[in-house]
Amino acid sequence: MAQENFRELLKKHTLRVTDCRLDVLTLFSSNEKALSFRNLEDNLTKYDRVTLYRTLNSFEESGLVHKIPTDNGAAAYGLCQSTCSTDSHNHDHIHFTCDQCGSVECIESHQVPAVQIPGYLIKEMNFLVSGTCKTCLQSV
Amino acid sequence: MAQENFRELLKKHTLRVTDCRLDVLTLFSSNEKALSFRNLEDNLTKYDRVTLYRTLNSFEESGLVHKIPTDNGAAAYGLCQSTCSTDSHNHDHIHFTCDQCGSVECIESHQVPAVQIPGYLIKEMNFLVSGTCKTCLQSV
DNA sequence: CAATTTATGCAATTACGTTGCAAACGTGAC
DNA sequence: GTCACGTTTGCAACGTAATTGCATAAATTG
Repeated sequence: MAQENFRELLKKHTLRVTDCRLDVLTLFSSNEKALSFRNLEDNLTKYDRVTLYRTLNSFEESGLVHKIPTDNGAAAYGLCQSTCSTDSHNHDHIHFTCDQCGSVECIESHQVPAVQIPGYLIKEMNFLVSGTCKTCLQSV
Repeated sequence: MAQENFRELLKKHTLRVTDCRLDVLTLFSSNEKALSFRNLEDNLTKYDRVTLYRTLNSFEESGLVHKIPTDNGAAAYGLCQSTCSTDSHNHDHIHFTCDQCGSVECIESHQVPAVQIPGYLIKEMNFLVSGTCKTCLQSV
């Protein structure tokens, strides 16, 4: 996605267009995997940590990215599909965490199966799968 | 489960039998839901926080409890079934987090459906579901 | 009960995330 | 373009969560 599209994307979500936000979006789209806060911090050293935290938060609130809980506690963030909005999120895909390289991926090709639990009201689902990712398997 | 069974359980996992470990196991079994670190700390004030951290870690390594990641980042711990060992874990059940009371439950009645992703090696699965739990729904 | 290994408690440290505030920047109107 | 407004940024400080090192205490084995 080009720089110009990011401007549109931000405006569509009523977010101001700033250097930091454009750079964060660029980083996300240049990387097919989800990003941890650490990833952001390491790659965008020109911005303050606090600013990156706030950028992720505003992106999450606006439905630009979604938070993915992981086993180790350090959350990852994935770019949302165009079907997501501030109010309704639509990321019923599987999340894969690689034990080797630690990367987190959204497996868009695999939907999370629907579940019903008698007596419970289900609102959100998150299917976390871990093991060895494609890249790591090939590099053996 | 009685105190005597806990001694056996610990020995089976080559863990020394200590007051702290027995008390932690007692707390787990007296509570049908998963416990957060905070829960432990609040209920077992006679032990140091560091000791409780280390107890949970050794239990997790030995396959006595399993860590359940949650959306808010505060992990919960659930007692493993007897089918779990140090090497192979077997808790393919659904994990439910209640938005109201914050409790985490292992839904043993619901198995996690098997998935296969071409090119990936799958080792563990974690199905996180959130919403309103049975107890909170009834107390409205 | 003695010797050895492991667990515990305390203090200090590191890691992580948040808050308040002043300065800088983006936006829309003129 | 530039002005006024509201939002975003960077910095410093704060608060909490979790880890580490070390001396002491307790558990296991023979």
